[in-house]
Amino acid sequence: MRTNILSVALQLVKDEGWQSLSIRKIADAIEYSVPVIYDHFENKEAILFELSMDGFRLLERTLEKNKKKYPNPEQLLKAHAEAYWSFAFKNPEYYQLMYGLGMPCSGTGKVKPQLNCFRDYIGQAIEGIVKEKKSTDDETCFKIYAFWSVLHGLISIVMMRCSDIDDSTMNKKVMDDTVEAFIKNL
Amino acid sequence: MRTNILSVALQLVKDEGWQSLSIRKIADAIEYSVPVIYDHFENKEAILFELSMDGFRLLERTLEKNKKKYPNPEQLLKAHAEAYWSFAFKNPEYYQLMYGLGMPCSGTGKVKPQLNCFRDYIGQAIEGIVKEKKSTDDETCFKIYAFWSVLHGLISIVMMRCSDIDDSTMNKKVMDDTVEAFIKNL
DNA sequence: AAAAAATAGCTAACGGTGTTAGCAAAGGTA
DNA sequence: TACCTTTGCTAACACCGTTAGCTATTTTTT
Repeated sequence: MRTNILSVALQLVKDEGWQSLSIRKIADAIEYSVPVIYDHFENKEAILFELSMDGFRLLERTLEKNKKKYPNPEQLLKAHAEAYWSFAFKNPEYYQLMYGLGMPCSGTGKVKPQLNCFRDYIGQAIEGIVKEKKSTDDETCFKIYAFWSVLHGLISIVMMRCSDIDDSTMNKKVMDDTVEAFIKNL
Repeated sequence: MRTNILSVALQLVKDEGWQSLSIRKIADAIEYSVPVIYDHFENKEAILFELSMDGFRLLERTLEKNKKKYPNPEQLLKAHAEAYWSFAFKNPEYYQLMYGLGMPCSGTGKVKPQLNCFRDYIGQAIEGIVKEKKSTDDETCFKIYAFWSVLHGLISIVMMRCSDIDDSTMNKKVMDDTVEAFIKNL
């Protein structure tokens, strides 16, 4: 039942967007009355929270695979960036929910730890790259945030249709180039 | 009246956030009944749209000043970045509305031209810097988006409390450093 | 088997939202 | 005086998240 509610909610979001997701629509879709939902979730936010957790888990699974596949930190970082990008555009509903794009933020505090999930993964890779170089901790920390920022920023801009580059492979190329340049200057 | 509605709405948002802004609260605040609002605005979205336009105008005014003040494109770019950053954190309500951070997107299409406002300003500065160097148009375009992305991404991350750097001057320093490094490698 | 308790599910409501139809009073114009 | 436009209102509609309280049904206990 719980699982059913979550998967139906996700499907509704994929079909009609976060804006139009409502408890009543979920109830209709699972063919139960409204209060049944509240037997399994405290409120709507709890449903959104759970879904966003699914999103973080989905992303993390790929990052974890990368970590095993790429011992070279530079290749690892590229793979992480690629994974982040393609996660965002293969699962825009998840990405929007997880990072509050164009929708009311879900967990406001509760999700906080998970929000740093990606930062931690790229942090590790970047630390691997800068290890031999003489960088202070602050510098490294800054670079991690800069790297995350450019990825998240670009994804946000493209996803919100701020970019007037229509071609999605072109947008991907912007990312690839930027990531390339960033790594070169680490 | 129209102006009054807008300013009251903005004040409500500053006090209680976008989430809790409602037509009825606006009506209460201006001490008129609800339908009066609809004599001046087609719907709630039209109010949000107008407010976001105010935001874009406010930002653009500073960028325009920068353009007159800094003939040197490198200094201009830095000033633009600084202006964008401080606009975002002095007017978080505006920034959230304009770029759909943690709230339903307002104009979804109607605002589109304005969304590129900042990109155009930094684009001009970056073109000024890159002019002497031999860069293709594509490369320049990519750099513009990369620069905008890192700024928007960092602002989003900090504003959504994804960053665990609490100190706001520290966050600012991340931006300054990143901008500095970016310009150096243009 | 009968009584009690727990469970599953529902209807109907409360207070909130955006939005609109339709009415009443006031003021200006012929 | 009669008409028309403006200004503002009340009251409703359909939707939202949420909850109180009621039926059945099933399980457990006596």
